[in-house]
Amino acid sequence: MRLTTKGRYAVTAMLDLAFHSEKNPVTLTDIATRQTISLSYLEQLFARLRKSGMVKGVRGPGGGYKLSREVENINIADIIEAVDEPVDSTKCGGKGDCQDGQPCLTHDLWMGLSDQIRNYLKGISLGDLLDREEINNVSQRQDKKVEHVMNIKSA
Amino acid sequence: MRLTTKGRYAVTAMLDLAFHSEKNPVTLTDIATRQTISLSYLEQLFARLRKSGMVKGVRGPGGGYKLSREVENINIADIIEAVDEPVDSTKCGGKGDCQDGQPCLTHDLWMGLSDQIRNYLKGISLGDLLDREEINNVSQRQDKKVEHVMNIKSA
DNA sequence: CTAATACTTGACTAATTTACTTGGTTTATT
DNA sequence: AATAAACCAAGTAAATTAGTCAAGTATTAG
Repeated sequence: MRLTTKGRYAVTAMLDLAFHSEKNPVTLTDIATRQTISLSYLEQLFARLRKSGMVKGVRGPGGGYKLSREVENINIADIIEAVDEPVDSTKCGGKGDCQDGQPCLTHDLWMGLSDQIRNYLKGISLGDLLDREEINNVSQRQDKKVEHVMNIKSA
Repeated sequence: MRLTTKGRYAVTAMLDLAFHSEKNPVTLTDIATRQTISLSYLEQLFARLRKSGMVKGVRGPGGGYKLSREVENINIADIIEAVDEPVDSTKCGGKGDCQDGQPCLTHDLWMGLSDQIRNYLKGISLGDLLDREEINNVSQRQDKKVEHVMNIKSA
């Protein structure tokens, strides 16, 4: 399990998607604009997310991307692993014959730790983040937007 | 908080150090040999670890590196952050003025998640890993070594 | 004191990954 | 048919990683 900006982009994009795809599919152009990620980079990320079955592409005008599962059933670990290259962190190909009788301390250690982090992130769903974000930040913004619209109407 | 091979190298090296520095300082050459990491790369990593005060270099013949705290008081998050470049994950420098009124969803989201992972890793000490490793893997090896010695003696 | 050992510093390099660009092709809606 | 979108492929610049090289400085055993 690695944790890089690439994974962050993916999680952010998925959160944006979850947040905006209540009814209609969301275009990558929209996500790109909102999250300031290049469109083609998003395309690459979503190609992987699609291959691992978390999103569905809808072609043609009015199309875009939809989540293929409920937000509660998409976890952060899956998103990150979908876009990450799997890394062989061993030097001996997992056979444990690296060195003079001290086989793969690296491997044993990091795999264990890595598993713990993975499990931890598996326990956090897109829905969890959505709730958290919604309450803490975005809802305030949306309230302001609504206010703004009401001001225009009443003016 | 990022999680890369660089951090893994650092954690592994620190664990190796913890494991071998009961009495005498451990040379980077030894760690490099045992863990198959290049010496000069280790030097770079340990320069950072020293600057953040987790290890102490002992010069001269018989010198090497020692932990400057008890293994219980060195946590994984600190090790990783010592060797990692700090990354500004925002595009607006943390001011929240990225985009058309949608300020830094990326930042809010990832910082929160990142903090959780950091806290999680802060809760795991070098001592914890040491115990775990010792019980799960190394002890078996040691047992075999003892067996081996006994076989030789009885032969 | 001096030689061996070991850390220090800095510059440099190859490989890899990241993030992005360009230029297409399909597909489905209007 | 025109358009808007996903989908695809190749290439690229910048950043990071991992490692190399070389010329130091500090320490201490002998």
